[in-house]
This record gives sequence, C-alpha cells and structure tokens, in this order.
Amino acid sequence: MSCQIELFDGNVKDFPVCPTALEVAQSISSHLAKKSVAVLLNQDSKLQDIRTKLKSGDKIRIISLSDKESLEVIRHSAAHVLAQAVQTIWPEIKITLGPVIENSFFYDFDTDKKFTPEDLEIIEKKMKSILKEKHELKKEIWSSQKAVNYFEKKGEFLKKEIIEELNLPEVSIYKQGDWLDLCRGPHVQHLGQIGAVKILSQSGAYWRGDSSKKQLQRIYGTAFHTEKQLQDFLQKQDLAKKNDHRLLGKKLNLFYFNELSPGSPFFTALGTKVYRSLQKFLEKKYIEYGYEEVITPQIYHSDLFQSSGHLNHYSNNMYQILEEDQNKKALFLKPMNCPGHCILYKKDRWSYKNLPWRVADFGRLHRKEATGALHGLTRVKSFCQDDAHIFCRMDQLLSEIQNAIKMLQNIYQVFGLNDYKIELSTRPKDFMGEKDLWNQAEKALSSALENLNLNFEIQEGEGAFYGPKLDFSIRDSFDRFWQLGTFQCDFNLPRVFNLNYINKEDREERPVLLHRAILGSLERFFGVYLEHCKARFPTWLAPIPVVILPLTNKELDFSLKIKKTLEQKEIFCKIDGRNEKLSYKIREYQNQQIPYMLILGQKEVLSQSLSVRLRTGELFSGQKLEEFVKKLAQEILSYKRSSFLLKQDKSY
RNA sequence: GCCCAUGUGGCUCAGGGGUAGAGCACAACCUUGGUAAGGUUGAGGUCAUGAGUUCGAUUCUCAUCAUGGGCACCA
Repeated sequence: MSCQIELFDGNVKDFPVCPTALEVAQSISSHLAKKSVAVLLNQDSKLQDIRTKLKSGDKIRIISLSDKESLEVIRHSAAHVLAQAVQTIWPEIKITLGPVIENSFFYDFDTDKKFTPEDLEIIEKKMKSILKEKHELKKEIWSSQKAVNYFEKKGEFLKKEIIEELNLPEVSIYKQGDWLDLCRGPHVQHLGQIGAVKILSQSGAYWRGDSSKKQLQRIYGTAFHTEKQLQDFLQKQDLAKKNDHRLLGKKLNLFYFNELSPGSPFFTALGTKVYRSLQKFLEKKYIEYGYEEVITPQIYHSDLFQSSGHLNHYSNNMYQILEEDQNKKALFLKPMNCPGHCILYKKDRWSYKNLPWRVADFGRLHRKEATGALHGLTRVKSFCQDDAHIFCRMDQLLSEIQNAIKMLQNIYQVFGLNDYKIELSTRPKDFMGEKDLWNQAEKALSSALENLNLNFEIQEGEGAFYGPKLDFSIRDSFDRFWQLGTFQCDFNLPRVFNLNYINKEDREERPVLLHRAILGSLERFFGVYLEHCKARFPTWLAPIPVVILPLTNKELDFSLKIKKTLEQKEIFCKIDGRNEKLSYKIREYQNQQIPYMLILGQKEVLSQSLSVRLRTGELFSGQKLEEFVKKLAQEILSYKRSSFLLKQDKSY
C-alpha cells in the first residue's frame, strides 16, 4: 500500500512508505530539503516539526527559510542557543522557559545573577560561536518520568515543575550537541540555518507572571535567516524610536514632564491647542449623539468610595487628601467619574420614559500608578477621559451599545484609525450579580457587534467583576496595538447606589449602567495619535495651522491683512517677521510640520495673492485670499486629513 | 513595586579625581534676504539631590529622586 501526500500546489506524490515532511522535501529537490525548517499540516495553522512523520492523504506546505513563517522556528531554536550559551558560561544557572514573541524571543533563567550589558555581549558572542558549530537538532521522545528524573538530577526544579504540570505520558526533547531542553518544537534542522542573532535587552520577570513568585532573569533577543534581515529590522526599530511621542512632544514643544509632579504632563500653549481641539471635537459629537455634558467634583468624602466599592477594590490607586473635614471623614481625589454621575442620577426621580440618560464628563482623574508603570502620555497619573455613562433600561442596552459603537466608528475614521481589533470579555469566576443579567448583557454586546458586521475575539472570563466589556485596540502606523475605547456594562453601581426608575407598571426598576470611553484618555490618545500621524496633525488639530512668512518688513501690512481675514474665520495663525532668511524659516516650520506656510514677497503684495507651501514641499502660488480662507475654513470644519489644495484625498 | 541602564547649560551630546566643553537654541550687531540652516561677537552650568571616601569629588562608593527598556499592575 502506498502513501499519498498532497502538496499545497495541488500536486500529489506517492511514497512506498509514509515519509517525514523532510523526506518529501528531499523528493522535490535537495535544495528545498536543505532550506526547509517546518511544515504546515492540512488546515492546521500551527507549524509542525520538519521531522514529523506524515500519514497518507496529508496535505502539506513545506516552510523554507525564504518563507516568513520560518522566523518563528528560527527564533525558537535561537532561544535554545541562548539558553545553551548561558549555561555554558555559567553552568550553575537554571533554565525555565523560552518562547517566541512578536519579532523576538526571550529565555527566563532562574538565578541570583543579574545580567549586565557586558554579560549580554559575552552571551551574544558565545551564541555566535555555538551557531558556527552548526549542530544538528535531534528530537527524542522521553517518558515523563525519565525527563523528571533527568532534570531533577541536574537541579532544574522549575523545569521539573513544568513537566509535572503538563501531565503527559511522554514529552519531547531537543538535543543540540551535548545540550538539551524540553520542548515541543518545532526547530530548525541544524543551527547553521540561523543566520543572524542579536541580544536585545535584559529584564526581571516573575515566574509564571506572578509578582508574588520568584523573580527570574529574562534575556530578550531576536534572530533571522540572514544578517541583512536583522539589519533591516534594527533600522525599522530606529525609525519607530524617532517617532516616539515623547521625542516629538519635545521637538514640537507640545508637552513637558517635571520630576516635581511625575507622571503628570504639563501641556504647553501649543499642546493645549491640540488638546482643546480634540475636546471641542468630542463635544460636538456628544451633541450629535444625544449626550449631556456635566462637570462634577474633584474631591469626595470617603463615604462615596466606600459605597461604590472603590475603597475596597481600588484604594491602593487613590490619592487621599491629608486634611480631614470637620466630620473626621477622609477625603479622596476621584480616580473615575462614575460615582459622581450616580449621585447626579439620584438627584431626580426617573421615569422609564426619560431613559436612556447619556452623561459625559471630561473630569480630571488622578490615579496612583506604580512608578514602573508610567510611560510618557500613554500611562499617566493625572488625565481626562472622554468618559460617559449611559443609564438605560435593559431593553435599551442593545441599541445603546450599537449606537455607541457607531459613534466610535465615526470618530475613529476621522483620525484614519481604520484598523482596530475588538475583544469581548465575558463573565469571570468571581463575578457579581445574577447570571441571567450577565447573559443578557453579553448577548447585547455580541449582538451589537454582529448586527454591525464587526469581527471580534472572545476573552473568556476576562470581564470585570461587575460586568462584561468590549475593548477596542487600534493598530498604529508601527503595527503596535493600543487599547483606547472601552464599553463596560455595570450591574454593581446601580445596585450599591440603589438607582431606579419607575416602569410602566408604576414599579421601581433598576437601570443598567454602561461605562464608555472612545478615545480612552485624552492624554493617551494625544500620544498615540502623535506617533500615528508622525507629528503631521490634520489642520483642524494642528497647534499652528498657518504661518505667514513675509520676505521683508515691506510685506508686514499685507501679512496683517491676511491674519485678520483668517481670524474672522477663527483660524489661528502666526506671522514670523523675524529678521531671518526665508529658507531658515521654512526649515524651522517644516520641522514643526506646520500645514500651511504663506510666503509673501512683493510679487504677492502687488497681485494681492498668496503663495502657499505645504509641508509636503508642494507649492501653490496665485491663490486668492478670500477663496483660500474660505476653503481652509471648510477643511478645518469638516475635520479633513487632506489639504484642499491637493488633488488626492489623503493625509499629508 | 521588581530587574538592568541612564541623569553634564533650554535641546542633542562629548569629557573626566585638581570646580567644565561642542553644535543647535538664546542676546547684540551686520545683512531686507524668494522655498530646508548668512556672518561676527556674547551671555548661559553648584555636572539630578544627599551622604561617604579623599588634601581635593562633577568624576569613585552608597542612598534617594527622576527618566529609559522590560516584568508585574492597568476599577
């Protein structure tokens, strides 16, 4: 009986006995066999070892070094090389786990040693010399007992713990030279297939990701098939670093941090312009989508957070005001707006006819964050959310969620954030409230997404204790994801604050509370968007939309006339009358990514027209002033990301 | 909070046991100049803070604070 293997191009090959994937590659060409590193089996999207024995009827795709999928295998094997290098240099160091992550890999070591940058250099050197030996990777199947005995004898107790937890009769072992590791693979054929490795950094990391457990020492690295690929990768990283919002914020003078208030941004006059434009934009959307905006207190008696449950669940993150009030009650800065909105809700008697109530608040929040958590504008201690709460009846929940998602889509597309993923987090183990309510809310969230034809992932058991939630993470221009929007159903606050409304039958009923933020915090969004647009804000957000550059002081009168005309349309502009060369000024404003530069010389004064330079470098002369201002105002009002002067509609 | 690294004029960075240097920015003067840096001169720093070692510390040691890369956290 022969063995038939189907290749992904449709070709079927016959073998007298069932081959391994590597043998199939060999039968195609010895070149392919040399380059192959893994195999995709049938519909499975997980890579399998190239040494896998196939069955008749299997459909396979051989992954070679030229396929990008091979990177995962290369990096996995490189992680083993890292561990081998470390144990060769320091035999007393114990190994744990070394997985592949996006763009890189790491290995966690159990040791008291702290790796210094010099150590990392030595390790990288050792890795390179191990690669030169081009050891073959040999896969062996051991009984779990044998593996446990082996690692126990070597004092590798965490490795032993892993095997025992796997609870399998057999485990696979990969050997390279005289070094071996427990691993399910897949791995390269031999270490010569790893063309380039680089150690990236070190870090502490907790065993099992649990901060109450032992801290291990983690080393990060990356690997590629060729040195060129590695260099390209490093270059791309450098580029991303240049667009870091913290650098751009400094360069464009938008915000500033000072150690006298860590984690709390100072927005400069320019940064504040951007911040306020964002806020005004959202306020407009609030009106469009039926929200009411309120202003609520900054400081509350501890009683409020006692009843809301924040004192029990969140007090570590709350700032307490030292001075107590005359009732001897502690005072706290609010970490979130919701309890205040519940107080406002309770002020009135509600009828089912008046719901939903959508209440928005840009209130400043303060949260004590662990020092190591702070990060530019994306993780701060003082911030404002585009926060709103929707108090509604259960039968309104679906349409409210749907409405909120539409609002989110509408807002994201203004920023050109069209690539985002959605996660639905469902009931956790320690949930609060009735299961039936949870099911209804989860159903409302998923139906809303389905009705709008949106794909989403389910995060089983990841919901908050008070209700299920949706998270929206956008992908920025550097392929990183940032969680911005979040919609959270809440059964807890309406209960603890005893909120109700009178239903049709004249009986009290409890409303559902939907927390929702679309941009998340204005601070975080500012940072994320600054990087995403690479500091090229659309005109409506630009701190300075227009700068007027008179060539000499003979053009000052005309400059003032233009400024006045712009200001009539509420367009902010700046006249740069400094005694500097035009090219000097252009360079400066180009670096600041000012959308419109108006260059004025005698030619323009005589013809009473404008010469416009875009930050793309494109020039448009002979523009009529009134016409220009009118169209520019239009561009700003419609939140366009493209200049009206450009034919193609794209961000510039 | 944990591991590693870093902290020098407004910014970017060099230096290094005998109290500091460059470029940009800033100021003054010359230049009124047409699409990415015109010239000259000048002013600016208790070298993050505190303690220790030393005849002497910005430089070495320790602690603190802040920042950066991660981990943990992210109601």
